[in-house]
Amino acid sequence: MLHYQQPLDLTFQALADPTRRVMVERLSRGPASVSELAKPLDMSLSAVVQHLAVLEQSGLVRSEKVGRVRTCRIAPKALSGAEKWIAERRASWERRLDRLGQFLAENPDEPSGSKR
Amino acid sequence: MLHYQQPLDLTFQALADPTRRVMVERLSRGPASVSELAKPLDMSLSAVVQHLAVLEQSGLVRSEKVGRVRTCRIAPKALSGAEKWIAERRASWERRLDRLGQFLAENPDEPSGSKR
DNA sequence: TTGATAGTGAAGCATTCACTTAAGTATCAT
DNA sequence: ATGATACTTAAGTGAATGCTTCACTATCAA
Repeated sequence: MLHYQQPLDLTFQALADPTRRVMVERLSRGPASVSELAKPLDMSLSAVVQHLAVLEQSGLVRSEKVGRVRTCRIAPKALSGAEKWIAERRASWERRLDRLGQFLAENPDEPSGSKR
Repeated sequence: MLHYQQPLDLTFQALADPTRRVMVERLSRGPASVSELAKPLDMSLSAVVQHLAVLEQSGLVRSEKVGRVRTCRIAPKALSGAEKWIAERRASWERRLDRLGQFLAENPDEPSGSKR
């Protein structure tokens, strides 16, 4: 396919990794430094920084450096984008199921898998 | 890390690909055969079948074969799981921002970035 | 100034991903 | 029986991912 990477690609890709979800969970409770983010994670600081880069590129996280400490915080917008996409799909199939249910209620005879 | 793959891993990973999102969008409007799913996609049928396998493993899609045609439909549960995770994160930072806003409203003096 | 802290950057490596092509197997229509 | 349809399976390939280690640069504290 080789499209330009859409926001949703990056968002869902970022959320697909359990380490990154742990980081997002931590940040949704409040800002944290890179080291704080790394503390519960069983991997090198380098690896954490790389995950952080993925989160920043996806727009899920912003960060700024003051002195020698980089403070990270979530940027709610990207998360909302993903949530919205899912909600739209749900709306779509819920509408369809409603129509189907209504049809079946109005046409109670000859069910498709009719016995005997 | 090498964890056992959690449901959310598979769900977000599945949604990270634009081709698979197109397939999910199609299926949220109603069931479709593999060929129907493949029609708008610019790739081999094999590739589509592989994407379908990813969607099925993630639990986002179910399918059954009757005769020579495999009919696919979305399975709402996995999508709800992803939606729920996001909603929980949002709840978390919204609560925090509420507390912060309340604190600032109650302590209008000495703002942290105070001038002069 | 010396040392610890907090992070950065680059290279390397095994694995996974998103495809492709090619060769199959059922099923249905004639 | 023959051919077309609707997949299915396997093998291969190049690029992306998720790490590692090692070397490095700032910043702060004593």
